[in-house]
Amino acid sequence: MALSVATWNVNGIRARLDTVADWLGRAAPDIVALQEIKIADEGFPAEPFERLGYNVATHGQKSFNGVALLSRLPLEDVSRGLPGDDGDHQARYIEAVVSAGAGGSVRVASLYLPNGNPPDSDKYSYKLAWMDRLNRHAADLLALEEAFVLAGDYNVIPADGDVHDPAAWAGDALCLPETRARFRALANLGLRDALRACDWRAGQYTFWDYQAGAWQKNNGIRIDHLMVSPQAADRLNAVTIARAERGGEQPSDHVPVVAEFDFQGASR
DNA sequence: ATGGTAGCCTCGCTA
Repeated sequence: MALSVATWNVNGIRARLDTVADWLGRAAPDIVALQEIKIADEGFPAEPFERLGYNVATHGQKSFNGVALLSRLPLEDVSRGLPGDDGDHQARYIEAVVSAGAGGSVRVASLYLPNGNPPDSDKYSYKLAWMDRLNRHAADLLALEEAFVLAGDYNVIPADGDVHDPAAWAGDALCLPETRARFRALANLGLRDALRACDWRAGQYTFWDYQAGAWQKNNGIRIDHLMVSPQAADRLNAVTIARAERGGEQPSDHVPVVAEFDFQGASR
């Protein structure tokens, strides 16, 4: 069966409710990983999404961060928080198993990796530690030898082709060698950057700052990624960046990225 | 030219 998985940093689900519902109605993705919902679980407006046919699981907090999963198929075994640090209470990770009927199942996570700026602060050491934890968790998931997708706002610009002005961004927490090394380490475990599995063109951005006319000048960066296990990469058909959504009414500063899989037959 | 904008629900922080 065909299955589409989208990731979208919405920058506040309350402010973006109409924008997100409108896109879901048009694009009809099967599974959606949302980031920066900026609301506690009890305040999440689940009903508009349920009316559109989605099951909803959230891991939110007041004002900042917050992630969610929407799925047309049932969400099972939902787990909240990235393993590896019981003292970390920032809401940046949710994972669930989506049962795809006779086609098997696919595990999906929505993650919001720390921004890390400025690089000389404890925010950057938190980012690097968070990436180390993510890589350890990914290694644990790989041992299951199942199809899975780690989708989200990674706050990582993987390579210079993913930023409009590499020199200007070289010292940013999204670009620094220590950041990129950890992102490469995730790939070296065996995960595939879904877009790069399908398409190597430079300049395919997923974020344009609200400030300084970044969208009008196409001053973008690519930081929203779907990292997929080998079992999922084998089923990957196409990846689309919904670039037009940046130009709509009340846009997020990020646009959706959608990966399409074909899980025909049993998952290997 | 060290600006600019958006969300949250504050008198500033985060991005």
